[in-house]
Amino acid sequence: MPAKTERKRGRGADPAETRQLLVDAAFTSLREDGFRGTTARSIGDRAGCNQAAIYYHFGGIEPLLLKSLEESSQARLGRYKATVHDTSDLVKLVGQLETLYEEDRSSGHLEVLAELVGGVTANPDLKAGIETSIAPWLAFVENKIQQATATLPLAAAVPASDLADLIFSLVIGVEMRNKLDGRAERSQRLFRLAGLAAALVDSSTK
Amino acid sequence: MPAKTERKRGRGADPAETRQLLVDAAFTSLREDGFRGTTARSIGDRAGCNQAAIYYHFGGIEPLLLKSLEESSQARLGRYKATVHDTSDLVKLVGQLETLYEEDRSSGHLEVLAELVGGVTANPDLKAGIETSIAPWLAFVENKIQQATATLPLAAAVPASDLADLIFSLVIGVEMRNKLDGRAERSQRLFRLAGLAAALVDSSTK
Amino acid sequence: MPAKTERKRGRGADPAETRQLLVDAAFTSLREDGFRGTTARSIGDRAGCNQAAIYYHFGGIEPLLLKSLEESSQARLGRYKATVHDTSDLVKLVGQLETLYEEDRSSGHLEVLAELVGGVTANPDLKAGIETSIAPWLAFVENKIQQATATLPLAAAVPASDLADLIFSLVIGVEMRNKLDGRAERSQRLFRLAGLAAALVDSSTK
Amino acid sequence: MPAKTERKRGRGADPAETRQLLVDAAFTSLREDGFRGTTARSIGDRAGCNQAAIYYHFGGIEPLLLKSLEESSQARLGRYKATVHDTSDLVKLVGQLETLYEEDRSSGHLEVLAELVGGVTANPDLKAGIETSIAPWLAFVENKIQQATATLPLAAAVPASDLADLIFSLVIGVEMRNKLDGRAERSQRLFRLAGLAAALVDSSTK
DNA sequence: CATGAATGAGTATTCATTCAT
DNA sequence: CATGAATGAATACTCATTCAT
Repeated sequence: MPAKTERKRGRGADPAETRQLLVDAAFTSLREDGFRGTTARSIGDRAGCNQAAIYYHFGGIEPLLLKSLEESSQARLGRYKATVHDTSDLVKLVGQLETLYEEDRSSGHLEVLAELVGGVTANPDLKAGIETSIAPWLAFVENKIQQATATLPLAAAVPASDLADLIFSLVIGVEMRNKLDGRAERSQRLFRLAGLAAALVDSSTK
Repeated sequence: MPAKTERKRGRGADPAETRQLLVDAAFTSLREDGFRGTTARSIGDRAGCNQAAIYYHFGGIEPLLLKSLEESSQARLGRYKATVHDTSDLVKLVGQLETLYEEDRSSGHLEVLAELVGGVTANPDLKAGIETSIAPWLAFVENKIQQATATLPLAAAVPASDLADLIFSLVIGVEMRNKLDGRAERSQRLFRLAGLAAALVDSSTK
Repeated sequence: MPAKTERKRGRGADPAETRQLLVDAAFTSLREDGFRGTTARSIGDRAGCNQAAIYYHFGGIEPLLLKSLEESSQARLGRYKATVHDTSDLVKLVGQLETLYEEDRSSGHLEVLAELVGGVTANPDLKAGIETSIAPWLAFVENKIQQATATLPLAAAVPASDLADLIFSLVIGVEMRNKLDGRAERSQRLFRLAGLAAALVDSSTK
Repeated sequence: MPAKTERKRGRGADPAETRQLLVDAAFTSLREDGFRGTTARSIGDRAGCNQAAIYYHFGGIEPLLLKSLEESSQARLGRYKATVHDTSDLVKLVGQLETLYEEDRSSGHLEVLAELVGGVTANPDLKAGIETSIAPWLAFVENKIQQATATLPLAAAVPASDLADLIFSLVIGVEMRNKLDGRAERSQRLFRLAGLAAALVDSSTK
């Protein structure tokens, strides 16, 4: 049925604001309605503007979705970069990461990421865009690992890039499984394991 | 356009065969056409029978999909149980697992699993059925871990169930990422890491 | 999904019994599931036999439905013929009719009739069969009217057939409206009106 | 095969016109194709626009059907209100009503009403909407009865609302029976009866 | 006598996308 | 700059009906 959606934004609106509204709407819709429920209409409605605006501003639904992931991804990465200081104290590092990770969860970033990763199933075109959002993360994690393990003897045998890849895969996997069984406390149990491992490595070094 | 429409099966066919044909068609379609491309039509065409047969025999698409996962899951688990012998030699164990894992990949089991896990995004009703197929796996892995770590000092601090959960999440995550970037050699690199870790633990024990 | 339906009747069953089972099942299904819900499957399930039996025994769904109406119709008409005695006491007559009418309602006969009359909307082929079941009723009512009004002066001006037609149309209309608003007490109010009219005519005669 | 597919309407069309076209198409389809034949396709084809327009403008088939009934209902009621003047001359009143009633029939209003009433059998959701269209009619008839019988002695004993209800049920019943046996002259015979009754009551009053 | 299995045709509905304004 | 209106294509599912046994 036409035009029942609250109040529309009208013609003289600020285009930049409209774009931002759409990006936010896409994020919220992914988070609350899931990938399936995120349709042109659901986004338009949430943004308070017409479905066609999506095409006008972003050229389609898929680019908008990816834009919303990218924005969230950059914001989160910014937080990580600001918070995680160089350290060779692995136990401390794990502690910092756990805090940040909880932020990721509560901000919805991880939910949205998982929703889009799952969405590849329905729309393979999302692949490239997701990879683009992921790449800086891998670089960041790899870099941190290099710093943290620089002094460790096994650093040579264990490529930081492989470790980063493993960690990132684990994050994705955990999030997908959370979606399956709703057991979000999984991450806490895993961080406890990580803490143990860190303590082990640390002690073996000193 | 994944249609084939080769030959129809006709009325006097063996129903058990029809069921199997449908299960196989669902599996193949998930693997080759992806979750999105797996429609009533794609399955019917691949099975060489009418779409309505899906509803007659399974009551709907979703139950058929889950049946096809379950069948594959059981077959694979059978292989694992037959192959992985009790051992406290972790390095050997990792070696055995790598072989089996490669089988998983080439059999399509992991692809299909990932496709369905991703599909939860589009159809949350799949959750329960996927969990059902997953449960025996978790039990199996947990059991193996207990046996393998029985003599290790840290076994007390590290719950086998958490470790199993971690491993399984990692498998899912790796598979999702493979789907994203197509870098299937990821698992080999990860098994190398696992081999190193195993060697480390083993040596620290003796 | 195939063959989950309680227990089937098997091959050596008495055909006459099967027929009756089907007729009863059709009646019950019309009454409880409505015309829409009365499918080959719903009937077969209720009768405890295969859908195909409908075609084997009756040649299709529609003939079976009509058979079930006819059976109910004849049974009811029998009751009417046995109960309504010749009388020129209109008030008494109305009283007798009200009792019988309530039987019609509680037996489900009127519900099923209304359901089929409505069903003409979906399947015009039902028309003829319904008419066939209705015809004896019209004859009966007309006959009773003739007897009851024989001595009345206006009998000549008012064709009994028209009155019968009117009464029957009213019965149908009341039943359709009951289905719309569920106000089944409508018939009681109407019988009160009929009682008043009867008293009026009676008194004007004496 | 009630398709027409003549010319499509295109994008720049007047939306109000489209809506009207759809309402009219629904009415015509109900009348000519019957409830069963009134599908999204039959309506879209008759309106010369895409089936999806039904969902865009009305949210579904059912609301459109009800809208088309409501529109026709209001138009007819307007005619009645403009034509039936207050009178205590029952004979004259019956005469006026007969004319209007014939209009109802030739306009298709009664056919469509009967088709939808029958359609409740297939789609119970129609109930509420039909009731809504019917309500003003009952009020109108009741009101007229009160005025026409104000001076009659039996007016006290006979609630106008019951009489209105009876009359309306009769109209529905007659229309359903017309659909069954196609004997549309039924209404004329009934109006003759009504005329006689009116004359009787009138004469008994003076 | 009866059935399990299979099918072809049809339906409502949803969605991403695109005009014309 | 933005939109309301419109559309084409696709999908899951249901049902009456019919074989082959």
